[in-house]
Amino acid sequence: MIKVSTKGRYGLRLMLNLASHYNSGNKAVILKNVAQEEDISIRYLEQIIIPLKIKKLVKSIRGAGGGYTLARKPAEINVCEILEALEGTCALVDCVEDTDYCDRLPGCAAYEVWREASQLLQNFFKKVTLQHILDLGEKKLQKSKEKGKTRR
Amino acid sequence: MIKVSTKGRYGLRLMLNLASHYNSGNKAVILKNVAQEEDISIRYLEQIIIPLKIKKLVKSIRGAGGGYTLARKPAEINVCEILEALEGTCALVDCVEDTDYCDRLPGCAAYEVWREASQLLQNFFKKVTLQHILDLGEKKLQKSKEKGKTRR
DNA sequence: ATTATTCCTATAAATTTATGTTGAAATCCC
DNA sequence: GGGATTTCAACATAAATTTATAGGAATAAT
Ligand code: FES
Ligand code: FES
Repeated sequence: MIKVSTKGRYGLRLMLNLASHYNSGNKAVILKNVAQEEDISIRYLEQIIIPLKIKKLVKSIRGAGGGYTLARKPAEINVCEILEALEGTCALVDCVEDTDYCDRLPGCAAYEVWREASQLLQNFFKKVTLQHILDLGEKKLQKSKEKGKTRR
Repeated sequence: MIKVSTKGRYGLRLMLNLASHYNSGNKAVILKNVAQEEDISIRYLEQIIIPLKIKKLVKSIRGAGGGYTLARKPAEINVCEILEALEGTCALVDCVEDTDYCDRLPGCAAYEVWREASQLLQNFFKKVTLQHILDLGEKKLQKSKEKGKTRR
């Protein structure tokens, strides 16, 4: 249980792809390229990007020469926003965000566990921005290069 | 994304139900009663309890007068164990536990985010035992009672 | 024997994941 | 300006997985 759905995983990778292009000129990126680079069906990406557009995390430009760009700087978009756009909330169980959802809430002890865990996760995801992840990736890449150099 | 599956939610409630009976005599509990008390289909509970039995978190006693009991004291079973029994791992994405799962791992920056988040969650769930949750529930119940008293 | 229970297998329903088809808007090029 | 092209947009459908129900066999108690 407690797996990030493919929507969430693909959504983050989509956003990271847009973010990397944002820093190098911010030209619109077409989904076809993202689909190729990330090896995800373009049709599925089209569905995933809709809620991201609605939540104003990306902007779309139609027609030839169009595509998608981040609506804000990578440093100003955090993972929590992305996940929330893709499913309305990033709580581990629905009763945490919607107190009417579960009628056994008053006596439910499990609720407290899910609530605390959700809080923990949410705080973490709020702190991590796309820029952080890009920097992390850069570092990771460099490290693996160095390792390659010293090996003989 | 990142919802606890029904298997996980029902599984924890099932275990909590067994735990509450464990402390009051540890007689075998029959699934029919759990199903009624928790309002979950008995057929579905039967399926959910199988992996819990395999992982030796519960013991079964067949035949009339049989049922299920916790295999250890509630204070010695934590939430992480339960979730792992129910789906093999409590990591947020499969690449975290199975490094062969995802062939884009070497360059994937998102991976680090999921890994850290998984670690965070796992550490939390490992610290929470069934006994902790029972105590929490007791406290919760008492609090709501007090509140009822002062209201007039 | 009869009853109560877990155990095993099959299948139905619902949801999530993925693909296909067509339409609409913007741009490019002549 | 206008047709061809490129791209997003919207809707429909298929495949896979998760969630839930059903029927009956095996086991033990009375
Ligand atoms: S699971 Fe909803 S309140 Fe317990
Ligand atoms: S999601 Fe598997 S390694 Fe990035």
